[in-house]
Amino acid sequence: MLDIKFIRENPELVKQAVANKNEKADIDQILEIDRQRRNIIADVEKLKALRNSASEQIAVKKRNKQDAEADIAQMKEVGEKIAQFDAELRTIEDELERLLKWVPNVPHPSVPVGKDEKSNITVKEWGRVPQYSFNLMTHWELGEKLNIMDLPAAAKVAGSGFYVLRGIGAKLQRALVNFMLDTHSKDGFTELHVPYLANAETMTGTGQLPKLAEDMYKIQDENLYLIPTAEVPVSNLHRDDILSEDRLPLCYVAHTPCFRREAGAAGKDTRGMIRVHQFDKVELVKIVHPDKSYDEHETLLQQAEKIIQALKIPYRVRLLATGDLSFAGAKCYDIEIWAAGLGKYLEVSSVSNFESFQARRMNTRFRDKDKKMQFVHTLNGSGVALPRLIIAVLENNQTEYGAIIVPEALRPYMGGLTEIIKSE
RNA sequence: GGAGAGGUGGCCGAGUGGCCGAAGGCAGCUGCCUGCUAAGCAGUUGACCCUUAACGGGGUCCCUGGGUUCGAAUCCCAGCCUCUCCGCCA
Repeated sequence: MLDIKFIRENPELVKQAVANKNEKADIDQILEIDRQRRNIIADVEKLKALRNSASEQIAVKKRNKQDAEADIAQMKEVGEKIAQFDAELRTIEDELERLLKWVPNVPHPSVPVGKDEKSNITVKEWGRVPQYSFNLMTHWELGEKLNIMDLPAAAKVAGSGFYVLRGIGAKLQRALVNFMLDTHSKDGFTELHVPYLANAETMTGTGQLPKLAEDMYKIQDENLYLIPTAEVPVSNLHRDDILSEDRLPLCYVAHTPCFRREAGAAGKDTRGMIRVHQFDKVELVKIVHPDKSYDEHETLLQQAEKIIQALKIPYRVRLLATGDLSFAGAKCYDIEIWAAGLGKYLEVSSVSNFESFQARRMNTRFRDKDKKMQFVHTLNGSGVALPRLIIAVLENNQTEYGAIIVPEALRPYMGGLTEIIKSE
C-alpha cells in the first residue's frame, strides 16, 4: 500500500506507475475521496472538541452539585450529530482504504518501462548451454524411465497439476532442500518453520489480498488460505511490530509447500511438473533498513544464484519491466535456469524489493537513530523453487544411456550417490 | 469440545463512569553528582490523524467490533487471542 500523503504529493508519478504496470486504479477518484474525508474530519473534530470541553463543564457542575440539565440536553444533540458524521466518515474511510489496496507499488527508476515480459532485460548470463550428441529426453520421460516420478498416480490422487516423486526422485528433492537450507543458513539466514495456512489479515499484509484472491486456495468455513509462498507467513511474522534498528536486517529462510490455483494459466505448461498446484520452495526473506534495501536486493540475488552455480546449471538473470513486475514489487530480478530436455529457460526464482509497500500494509516499523518511526523495507527471493530445479538437474545431467549424473554438490546429501539409474 | 481466568504504553503493573493518555516500577533519554561500580538526585520520554509557512491548536487510540450514556479503559453484548483444568487426539 502506498501512503495517501505520498499519492497526494506525487499524483502524476503514481498515475504513471499505474499505467506502466497495466493496472487501473483511479488516482483522481482516490484524491477526491481523500479531500472529502479531510473535510468531514475537520467538521467532526470541531464538534468533538466542543463535546470534550462541555463534558468537562458538566463534570465540574455535577461535582459542585449544580444543575447541568440544560448542558446535557444540548450535548445530546451534539452527540447525535457526531454520530452521524462519524458514520459518514467511516463509510468514506472504508472506501478510501479499499481503493488504496488496489494501487500498485511504484517501480524503481532503474526498472525498464514496458508493457509485458518482452521488455524484460537480460542482465546476466552464467554458464554455457551444453551441446549433447544424443537425443535428449524431457524430465517426464526420464522420470518414468527411471521410475522416480509418477505423474499419472498424482493425477489419480489429486487431479492434473500435481506430481509424485518416488524412491531416488523423492530423495533428490529432499537433498536439494537440505542443500539449500544449509547453504543459506551458513550465509546467516535464520531457518524457520511456519504455518502453511494463513488468515486474511496475513494475506492482505503481503499483498495477496485483495487482488490475487482467485489464485489462492481458500479453506471453506475457516477464513484461512493455503499459502502461495513462504513469503506470506514469514514476512507477516513481524506484522504490527516495532523493531529496534540494531536488529536489522532480519534474514530468514524457510522451506514450505506452495499452493497455487494457477487460475489464469489454464492450458499452459500442462505436461510434466513445470507448472503445478502444489510445489515445495525454499524462500529467503529480508527485513531491512530503507537505506540498505537496494544493496540487500543485489546480495539476495547473489544468494539465490549461489545455489544454481553450485549445481552448475546454466542460467540467466532478467530484470523485469514495469508491465511484468508484480503488484507489490518495486524492482524484481527473475532467475531462469536452462532445462536441456525442454530446450528452454524456466523461472526458478523471483528476487524482489517491495520497499515499504508491504511494511505499510503490515505496519512493520522500526525506530531510527533520531527516534523517528519508519517503515522497514521488505525483500524476498526464492532460493529456489523445487520442481523446476529438479527438471533442470534431471534434464541437464542425463547421459546417452538414460541415467542421471548427480551434481557433486548434492552427493553428500544423497549418501554419496553419483548416478541415478533405473530403480524399483 | 466443556469449565474457569485474563487481554492496559518498549516491558511489568494499578485503575473509582467525568479531574485518565492513563498511578507506580523497569528500561530509554537529558542534566547534576560521584576519582571506580548495571550507585545516587532532578527532569524528560507513546502512536496515529486533521490543521498551520512555522510556533502551535485540535482529534483518536487502554484486544477487535457493536451498544448504553451528555460523557466509557471503567457498564452491556458479540468476536478474536492467551493461560489453567477436564475431555479428545498425532
